[in-house]
Amino acid sequence: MKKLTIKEFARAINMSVSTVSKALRDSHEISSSTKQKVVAMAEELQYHPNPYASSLRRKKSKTIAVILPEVADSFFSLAINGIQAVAEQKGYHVLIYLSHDKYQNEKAFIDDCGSGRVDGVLISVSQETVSASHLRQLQSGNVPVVFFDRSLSGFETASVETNDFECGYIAAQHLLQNGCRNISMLSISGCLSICQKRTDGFLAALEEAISKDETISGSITELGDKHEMAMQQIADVLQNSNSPDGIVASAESVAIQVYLATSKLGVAIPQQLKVVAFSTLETAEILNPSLTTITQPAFDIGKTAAEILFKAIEKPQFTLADEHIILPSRLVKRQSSTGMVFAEMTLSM
Amino acid sequence: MKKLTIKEFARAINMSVSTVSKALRDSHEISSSTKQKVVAMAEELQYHPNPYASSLRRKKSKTIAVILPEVADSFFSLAINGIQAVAEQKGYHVLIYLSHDKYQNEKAFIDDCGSGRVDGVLISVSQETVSASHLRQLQSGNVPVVFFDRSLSGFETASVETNDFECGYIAAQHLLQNGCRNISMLSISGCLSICQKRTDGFLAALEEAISKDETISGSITELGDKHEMAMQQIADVLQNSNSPDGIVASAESVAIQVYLATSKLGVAIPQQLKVVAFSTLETAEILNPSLTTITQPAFDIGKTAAEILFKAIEKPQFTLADEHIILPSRLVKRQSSTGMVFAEMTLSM
DNA sequence: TATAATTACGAAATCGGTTTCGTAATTATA
DNA sequence: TATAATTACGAAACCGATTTCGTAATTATA
Repeated sequence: MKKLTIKEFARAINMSVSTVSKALRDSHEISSSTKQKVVAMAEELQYHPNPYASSLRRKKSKTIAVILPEVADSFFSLAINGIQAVAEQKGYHVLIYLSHDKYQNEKAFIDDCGSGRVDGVLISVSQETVSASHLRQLQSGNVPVVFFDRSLSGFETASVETNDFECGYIAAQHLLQNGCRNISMLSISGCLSICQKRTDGFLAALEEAISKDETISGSITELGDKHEMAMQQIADVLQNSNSPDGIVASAESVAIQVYLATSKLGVAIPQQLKVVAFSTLETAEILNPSLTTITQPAFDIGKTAAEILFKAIEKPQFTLADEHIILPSRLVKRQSSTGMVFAEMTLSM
Repeated sequence: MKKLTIKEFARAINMSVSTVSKALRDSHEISSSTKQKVVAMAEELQYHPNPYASSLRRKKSKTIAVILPEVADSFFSLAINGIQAVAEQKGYHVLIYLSHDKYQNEKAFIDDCGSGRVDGVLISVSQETVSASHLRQLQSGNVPVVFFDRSLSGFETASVETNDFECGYIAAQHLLQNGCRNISMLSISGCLSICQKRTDGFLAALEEAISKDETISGSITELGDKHEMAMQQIADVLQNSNSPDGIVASAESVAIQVYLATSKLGVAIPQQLKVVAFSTLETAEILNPSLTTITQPAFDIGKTAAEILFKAIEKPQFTLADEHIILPSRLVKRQSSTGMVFAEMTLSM
């Protein structure tokens, strides 16, 4: 079966091209009886309007772009689900671009998005991104942009994030309350706003604690991009002469590496080292030992960001810069930081 | 800055529209000096050709669709990475659709893909999908389709899968070799070809074992769609009068549920129950206890499927039906099935 | 009943590129 | 030097829909 154009289809059902087009778009100019006929015949003859011809004429693509660093991370997987749920309900299509945390990739995608390919962009910026010039370009082309999770200061648009500072604070405080005296933050990159905030929160709690008890100490380590390098850095921290008795892992990948490192080095969690991780890992509960997490509302972050984006798409005068949503994460206490071994766990070991 | 059309841009640089178009597409009709000028000015004036006008005329969308059940699963996350890597290198865009394992969703996406929106489709079919009529429609519209991971019998096109039958066999055999006498397969859906094959392999190993030793037994349970229902079914299996001493979990989600259930019920892995799971879980190594997995080459499955799809897109006479790639999974033995507790693990506990 | 307003539809312009085809200028061949 | 071939570019048709605008038929108002 060859593809039908509107012209061929109109001829086949003995109507004019414009009547068909209007009928399918539910125009008030067409009587309902004619509409029904057209819709029925379109179904029967399998006529699907060419979306690009339509996009060209209407200057709407019914498509949004999602630009994010990776999709391997469970956070981003969940966020995509949230975005997709909203897009699907709105009848929009979703293009996915992975920057792999490289600015050049991100810029190339953004530039392409300025061509009219998409009606809006959701972005979680790469680790390398410091300037917002590529985004400004988009904005001046009237393509709305919404940040989710990782935003960029110095660029005014909507953002949906979690309470990173507060959570950094809570994580540190939690470790201290559970008896840690020397806590360390393992962060993935200083450039990222979220890591900076988490670190700032961590520091705030640490300083507060030190002001009350001078025997408490702490440190911050920024891990390299490369997997092996990060692994080595973690090992160094753990084997240091004043190695920490508590660690805050600023990302899921860091937490996994810490677990692997402690296992290799024979450091016992939680006896020798307590761990809290920023993570949405589904398996946190069943890790060895179960992992205390700061769990982000990943799905809702994606969903909310998409909802805001659609508001801007549907109402061009909508001022994105006013929307700054904070969806709180929550601390889920488990064995890795509390040392508590639950009854049923004991039985099973 | 308003969006530039090719007409405006051509006038601005004092050339004809066709010269500009040809220059940007690197036509042999245009001298290299003119090309350079045009490209430089396009960069300077930020002229981006409208992709939809181009698609309309050229009848190419430079876009592929990926239709899959979920992206929460780590298998699909990795597969998307593989697909994206190939697409990006080819200069293609990737539309993602999540069927949530519902046939109706899948069909709606596929129907839309037949409109010329995409040049090709990669699909991992939903659990509910039994008929291939929606795919046939696509095929007759000359949109190439490639299955990855989950395929559909009765529809002739390329597929990239893993050795499911063999792995089902290996998983069962591994449990038996490690002393299990009553093994159970927990499968997510009988309709799925991959689960069927895994189950068939499991059965083959089981029957072979029984023929040598009649005291060996086994069973198969098909879990419901709903999370709570599956959880209850797993609990039932574990509390049954002749509950198994070995379990093969046919999917990542099942493995997680088994771990949670055993923890609740106080069943000790691996002492009372040995577990093998089909999974690409990054955290398998650090679970409590570490999980023996049949690990699929998820990234490569996505990558290979995309490569085959592009062959068909670039060469329409390419016969997809001849391509049936099997990328083997491998058994990664860990504590959950062997009972071995490694030295460093002991230290850390 | 005559006129105005409304309804239902069709012809043609349009969206922004690409491509065919024609032509002037240049280079190669006889 | 005359003719053929090649090169470099421009005018206009075209892709397949949408939308404006015009018109005939119908209904409402005076």
